[in-house]
Amino acid sequence: MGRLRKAERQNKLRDKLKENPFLVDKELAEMFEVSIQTIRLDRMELGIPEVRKRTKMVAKQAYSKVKSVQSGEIIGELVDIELDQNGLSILEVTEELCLEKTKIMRGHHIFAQANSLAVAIIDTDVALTGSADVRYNRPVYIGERLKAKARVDKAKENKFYVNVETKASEDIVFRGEFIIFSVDDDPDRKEV
Amino acid sequence: MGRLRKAERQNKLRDKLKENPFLVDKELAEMFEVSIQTIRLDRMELGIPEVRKRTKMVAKQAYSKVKSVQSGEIIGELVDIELDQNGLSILEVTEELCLEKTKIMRGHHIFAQANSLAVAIIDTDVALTGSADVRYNRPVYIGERLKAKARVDKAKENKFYVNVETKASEDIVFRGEFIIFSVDDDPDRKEV
DNA sequence: AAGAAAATTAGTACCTGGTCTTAATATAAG
DNA sequence: CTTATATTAAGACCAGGTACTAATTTTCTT
Repeated sequence: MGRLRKAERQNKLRDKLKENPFLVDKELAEMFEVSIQTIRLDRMELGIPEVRKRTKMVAKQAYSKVKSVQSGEIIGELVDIELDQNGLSILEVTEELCLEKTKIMRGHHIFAQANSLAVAIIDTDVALTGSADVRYNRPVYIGERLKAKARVDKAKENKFYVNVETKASEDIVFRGEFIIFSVDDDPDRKEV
Repeated sequence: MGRLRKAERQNKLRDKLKENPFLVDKELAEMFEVSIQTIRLDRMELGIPEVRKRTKMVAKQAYSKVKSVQSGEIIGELVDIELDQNGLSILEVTEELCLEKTKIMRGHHIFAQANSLAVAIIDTDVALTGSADVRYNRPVYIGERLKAKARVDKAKENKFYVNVETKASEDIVFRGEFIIFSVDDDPDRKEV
């Protein structure tokens, strides 16, 4: 890597750790061809904690993020629900939901919040999306707070027509009509 | 918690750590009212690593997951593209894209692949989804491989009509009509 | 109840990846 | 050359363990 002077090394150090927070001081020292103590001084000056704390931060953050953002059953936070009738979900627009360049939220995340809410309000073991018809009215930016309101308009056998309206402040930014199918494989539950 | 016998304690230990992998042996010892050595023996028998390794596993897993599933610019792998004309994207259906229970892929991920492909083929700095009309034809299961094909049907000024068809093996599982707007850093763009 | 087996607890040496502190050396700037 | 800045070194200490040995307690069996 060739030896760098302090300021430049510290910048690269910050970048390296952002890219890979699991590097230990020894590895960093070898990368930058300086002593381990220099790396520690650099971390101190930059306010970067040790590898175990960094790892823990990533883990904790990701743990809750993974839960709430993607692999949890709901995208966003379910704040109110009346099964088979309506529901409300709130989602903070964070950086990772946006296009890097413009800080505009990516459309499929807005869709995901609405879709998972539409699925969640159906009182059944398994609900699948059959179709969706959606409109995006204006871009949503990082830092905004999306309130998605879902309402079941019509239910016919295992077919639910769910309307979702998503607002940022007072603007309607998104509207969707979902058709959700309930697939109930629990024989003890009353057939709908 | 009241003292339990071995087998039961080990089960609860496993559950506790699944729920919260950040607990250290000392905390566990207090919870179960046994000595720290007992906890360590239990972990050994259950093949559960120490807290730092657990933390690291959570961090690494979540780190790559967050990267690949949500924050990358494209959902799926772009294998072919002709700007403003058509494109092909491939996505492996992995566990984290599915409902835990049924191993059926969640609808918004199918949407995300199609939507991000539709956006990607538009040759502009920023492309935003204006609307979408989509149909899901059959459930997609873990292990399948989704091929999404997008085609620009019509383009009018900054408005692109993009058709996406997603197949698993030879079945069409999803179809969508997207209207995408290109936004070429126009300072006159109406304020929001 | 006695004896064996299983489970639990105790204690010690050692490990990684640090922190915190003091001090010596190297390099650059005035 | 001298001072200031940067770098390296060295040592004591810490958390949260592993690995191992050994003692003690509880439980089961005969």
